[in-house]
Amino acid sequence: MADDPLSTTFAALADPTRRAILARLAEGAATVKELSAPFAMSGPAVSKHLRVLERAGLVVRGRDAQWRPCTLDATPLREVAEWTDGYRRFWDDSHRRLDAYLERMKEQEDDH
Amino acid sequence: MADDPLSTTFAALADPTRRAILARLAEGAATVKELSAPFAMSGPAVSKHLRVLERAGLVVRGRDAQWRPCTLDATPLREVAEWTDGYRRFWDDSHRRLDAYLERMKEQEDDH
DNA sequence: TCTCTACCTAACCACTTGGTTATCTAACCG
DNA sequence: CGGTTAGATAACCAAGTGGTTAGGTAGAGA
Repeated sequence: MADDPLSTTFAALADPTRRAILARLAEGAATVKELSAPFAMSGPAVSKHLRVLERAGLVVRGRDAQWRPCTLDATPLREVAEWTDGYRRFWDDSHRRLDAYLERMKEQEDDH
Repeated sequence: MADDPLSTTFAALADPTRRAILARLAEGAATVKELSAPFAMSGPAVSKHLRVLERAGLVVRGRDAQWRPCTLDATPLREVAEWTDGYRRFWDDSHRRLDAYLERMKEQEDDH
């Protein structure tokens, strides 16, 4: 995996377990134990997933006695949304119609 | 890497070379040779990247004599955009204000 | 037919990933 | 103090990734 921020974010999101963790954290902070609960997977495995999310800046781990409360930080997703938006015209029908319109305008220009 | 569609798409996007290929294809179809040109990397390496993009459904490879013209198919990005949008309220200020407003409304309800 | 070009597959390499179990630290609780 | 709980780390393993070189296939063209 490349180490530029966008690649790191995309790589972190390329796993259903990690996306489920983010979905859970969207409802509020949670401990590692609480996050592991839904998964048929050992503690260390979840811990590794959290580390990937943390390195991507999507999760922040605090500390409260023996608990490590995790919170969501969605700011890296903003870049993802912006990147994806650059391709919106390739699937969004309304944008496609605008493109076609601009294309016709351009052809008219060329006819002059 | 998990094999669900969204994970496959995210994994395909987690590489700057592959995103550069998509950016190039956004300007129109291109042969494998044309796509390799900007990269200091062997042909087979680019071919592998194309296979990853193809498996993710982001690129379609046709054939025209000895050329394999590649075209962009952005439909998998729609799911990416929709998934990401579910977290927009966590970084978008306008949404954050709307959330705060709805929260106040909810508290008023609770006071009744 | 002979050659060149475009592209693919195969085999190999170093490194990463996603999981495991076993072991360690740190904090609470009796 | 001793036991329990939350969690991290280490060591290991199978599989995947991103690159390489070497060699093969298919079509264009002299």
